[in-house]
Formats: sequence, C-alpha cells, structure tokens
Amino acid sequence: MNTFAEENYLKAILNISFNTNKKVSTNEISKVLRTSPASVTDMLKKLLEKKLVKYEKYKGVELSNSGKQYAINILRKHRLWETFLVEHLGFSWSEVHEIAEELEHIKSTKLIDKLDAFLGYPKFDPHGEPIPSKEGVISNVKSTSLDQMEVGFTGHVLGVTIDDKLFLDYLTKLNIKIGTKIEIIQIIDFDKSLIVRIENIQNHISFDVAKNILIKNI
Amino acid sequence: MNTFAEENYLKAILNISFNTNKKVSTNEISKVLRTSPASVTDMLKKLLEKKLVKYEKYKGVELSNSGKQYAINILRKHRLWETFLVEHLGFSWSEVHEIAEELEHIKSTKLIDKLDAFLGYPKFDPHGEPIPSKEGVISNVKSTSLDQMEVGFTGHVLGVTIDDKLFLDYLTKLNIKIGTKIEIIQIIDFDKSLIVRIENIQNHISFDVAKNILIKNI
DNA sequence: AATAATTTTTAGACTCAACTAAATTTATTT
DNA sequence: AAATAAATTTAGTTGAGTCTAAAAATTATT
Repeated sequence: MNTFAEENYLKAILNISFNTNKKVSTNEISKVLRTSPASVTDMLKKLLEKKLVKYEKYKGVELSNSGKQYAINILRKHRLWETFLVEHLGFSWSEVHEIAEELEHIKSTKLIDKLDAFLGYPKFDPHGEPIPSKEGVISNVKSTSLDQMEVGFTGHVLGVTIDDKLFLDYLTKLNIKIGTKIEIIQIIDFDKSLIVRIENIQNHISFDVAKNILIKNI
Repeated sequence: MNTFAEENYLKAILNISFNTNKKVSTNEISKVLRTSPASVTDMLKKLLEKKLVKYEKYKGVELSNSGKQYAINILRKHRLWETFLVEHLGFSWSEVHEIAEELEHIKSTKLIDKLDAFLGYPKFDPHGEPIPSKEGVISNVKSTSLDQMEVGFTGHVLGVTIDDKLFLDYLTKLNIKIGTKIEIIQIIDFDKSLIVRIENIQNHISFDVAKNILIKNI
C-alpha cells in the first residue's frame, strides 16, 4: 500500500500527461503540488523503486502501467465522491473538489464499488469529466453540452463546466439544478441562443450559457 | 489542525475512559493502539503542548475540555459514517468499523453536517451506540432492544448488538434487515420468547434473539 | 522496610516527506 | 562554440512518528 504523498504524486503525473502527452518534468510536478523540485526528485526515486514510474535522471518521468492503473483508480474515487457530494449531499459544484481530495485516499475497493452502485454507475462527474471504469478505462469524450443538441431534444442536467459564482447563481434563478429536465423548443440561428422549457416554464438562454451546461447523454 | 496520529490517540483516550472513568495509563494506550509505551509518552508530551490533554509524568493522562470535544467529534464522524455505510451502501454490521476508521479523519465540518441531514439526524448507529450531537453531547442511553417492548408494539429495526455471523444469517432468514418493520403479537411468559410479525409473516423468536435486536425508538 | 516486579520515561536511532543551498546537467543565446 | 540561463539533482537538515534498550519511578511482595 502506498502513502497519501505517493498517491498525490501519481495523480499529479497523470493529470499533467492528460494535457501534454509527453514526459513530465520535475518542475511541472513541483508547481502542481506546491513543493520544491528537490522534493520531487526524492519522490521520483521512490516511485521508480516501486516500479510505479519510468524515470531517468534529467529526462523527465512517465507512469508505468501499474502506476497508471493506480492513478486512474484514485481519479475514479475522486470523481465518484464528487458525484455523491453534489447529487446526494447537496454541495455546490465548486465546493466538492477539496473534500474529494481527502476522500479519494480511502482504501476500500468494496466501498468504492458499492458507492458506484449506489450512484447508479454514473459515466460523468458533475464537472462533465468521465468517471474511469472499475477496469481503469477512461472514456475520452467529455459529456455533451446543451449547445450541441437540436430542437426537440429532451434530457437532464448532469453538471456544469465552469464554477463561476455569477453563472451558478444565474442557473439557480432559472431553476436549473443537477437532474433538472430540460427541453429545447427553438434555436435562434442569428446568435445560436436557445429557447428552452424548464419545469414547464420557457426561458431564453444564450449560446454561452448553453455551452456550459452538461447534459446526461449516455 | 491535528494529524491522524494525534486524532487516534485522542480517540483511544476517550474510549478507554468510557470504561474506566479514571486517568488513563500509558500502557493501556499502547495496547489499544498497538504501539510501544515509549511512543505513547512521546505523543502525550505533544498533546500536552497543544493543551489537548492533562498529563503529569508517571501519573496517567486525561482529556482536557478541548481534547474531549475534539475526540467526541471524531466519534460522531465515525458513527455517522458507519450509519451511512450500513443503511445506504448495504454493508453488513461487521464490515463497517474498519472503513469508518479512515472516514472519521475527513476534516470538513460542512460534510459531516450534510451527511447528518442526509441520514435524517440519526440518534444511534447500527451497533446501537449513541451518535454524539453537533454540540458534543453523547446520550448515555443505549438504543432500546426488542425484548424491552410490550405486546402491540410496532417499530423499525435500527441495528444489532452482536456481529456474529450465525446470528446475522439467522436474521436474514427471518427477513430482518435495517429498517424492517416489526410488530409484537404475543409474548410467551414461560421463556419470554416473542411471536412477531415481519413483512406480514408471523415468526417465533427467542428472548436471546430479541435482546440483540435494536429498535428505532427516539 | 527492603527487595522484586512492573510501569513509565529517557536517550538515541530510523524512516518518510519535506526543506535550503550548492553542484551538475541541459537548453538557449550570442 | 562558448557563455549564460534554466532545470535538475545531490548533500545535508528538519520534524513527525515510530522503534529498542537502558534508566528511573512507582507499585507489589515478602
């Protein structure tokens, strides 16, 4: 079993490689984890020892197969807990990250499987990010946003892509929450704004707003 | 904020004083935490420094007011998480302790308040132990067991007092789970056994069994 | 009351994960 | 290609939490 610190390094390396797709540098990791480059070097040696990473001095680092599986599992736990916090405990989208950073380190596999079942095997978290499967597969599609749908579409709100307070307050005013049923009545060609029905009330929302509302699709 | 290790020491001291009611010895703590007496002495010095305990060399230790509040809060978190695991994730009574030992260290107060609300502000955990209030008050009554009730009583199962597999299997055969509605039809004077109705089926259970079934009372 | 047994504390060392400062390697300019 | 800048690693410390072995204090026994 690995320590919290080790888990956080693995997670950081995974997150950085999502964006860059090449070997991760010591400096990048130190920035993400707010630690000194020297500490990163120390830890990389330990992770190499445990065969969780492929690492050569001065050449950067990448996850080994087992390290990647391990990191993906942490990500799975993080996103399942975030989903639980938003959908069942009523946390707002912006509050959950910090708490999930702690919960993701709880070890029990049985716990996370039961949580997954309790949540109904969700495919995306409230930020629209895909939840890795038990087998470690991460879908590469982000959840669909409302602006991609056509007139006549009916679906439910999965989450949002931005955590801006102004935006969230506006959604609240429109009666849009997680799970809210939403139906597209009309799309205005000129500015791509949408006329939608929410809880039997029609509203006019801009393309920018629609782009940031995620739809339960799969 | 305190570390996991410190929290575990505070919890151990609280638990031991529940039983003994006098100052706690270094040896007792070392046994509970499976650590060396020397380590305990080291930690007691740190806790004294932080004013979480009252401690004099060779004289034993007890919690200070703030230390006690802190420890009770951990207990509250532990018991709320156990309730969640049993009632919502379908864990058996005997599996939850170990997982709750990890979950109890999650910091967010807001999380635990929301969990409390989600669970419906339970007064007892699935082992029948009282859940401390947000203010740190622990009821000194254990949950009522079925054998204390009278003919005509109707209520719901809160939990059990023993985690024996034979007993739990027997309950499963009787269709008794957390939350099961149970009604006392008749009590046999001779051996205090009970005829009860569960899910519209009458069953005859012994006094010993009834004694270990906890009833949602408050 | 003196001795033996037990408990507790001190002293010194170890691992983990961090740090700073200095040295080394790699990358970029001129 | 040499000089400079940036990134990385090494070396040496620190603090938390643990350990063992030895010393000191307390408790029990004869």
